[in-house]
Amino acid sequence: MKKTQKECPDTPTCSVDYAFKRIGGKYKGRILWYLHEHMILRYGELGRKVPDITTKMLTQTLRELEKDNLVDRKVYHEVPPKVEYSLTEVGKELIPFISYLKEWGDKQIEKTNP
Amino acid sequence: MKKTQKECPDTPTCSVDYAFKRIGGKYKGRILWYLHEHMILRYGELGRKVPDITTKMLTQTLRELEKDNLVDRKVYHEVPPKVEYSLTEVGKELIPFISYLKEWGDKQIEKTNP
DNA sequence: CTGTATCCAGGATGATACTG
DNA sequence: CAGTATCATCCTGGATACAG
Repeated sequence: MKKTQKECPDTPTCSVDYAFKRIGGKYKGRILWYLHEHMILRYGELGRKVPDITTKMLTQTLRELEKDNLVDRKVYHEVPPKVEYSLTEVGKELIPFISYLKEWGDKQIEKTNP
Repeated sequence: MKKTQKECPDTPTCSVDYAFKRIGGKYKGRILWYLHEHMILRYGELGRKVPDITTKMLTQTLRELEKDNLVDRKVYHEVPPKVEYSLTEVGKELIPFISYLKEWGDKQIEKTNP
């Protein structure tokens, strides 16, 4: 049942894996959701919205989302610097699904804490 | 920007986090999808469907899904033993979203490998 | 303000052996 | 067949300091 690790085996569920990797991780879901709610957020604003995230993880997560073409990064070359983040078109395609997931989560939480 | 870790801060996105934790992890997405495709699968069948998973991770993942009430476990007390896994009603509610995610993944993969 | 760079701890996962 | 147990390893994410 075991050989070596593969990045993405050619099974029918490969795309499930692919997608999960792109939105998995500790903060990606929330960041995408906040960007959906606010359209545009600056680096510091995002940091304040995600409780207790470190600058390291905030930057790292944003870089990954950017690399996967889910988030746009717009730099204003001013002093002090200003950077705005927003969803790309591809990123926006994920919103219906995150929305669905959020509703499901709400329902489950409600069931658990009556 | 940092105090201490909380399990689930009372923010509007709490439920996004909640949901992601329940379907995150390396194998949960695929296992839920396979159970959706086949309705009922035995332990060994699942193991064969998920490439390279170890018995440890298969058992552990199934136990978590069971605990979160996403998967049903039916034991037949025979020799040799037989255990069947299937989606619960709550688990089935996640299928539309995994389905959406899968289609999105397929599209992205297609774009990347033309 | 918007990050980078290190170093490190802890959790998640892997390898392997064994059992009812 | 369907697991459990143990030990090893990897890798995510946390703490902290510093920079343009």
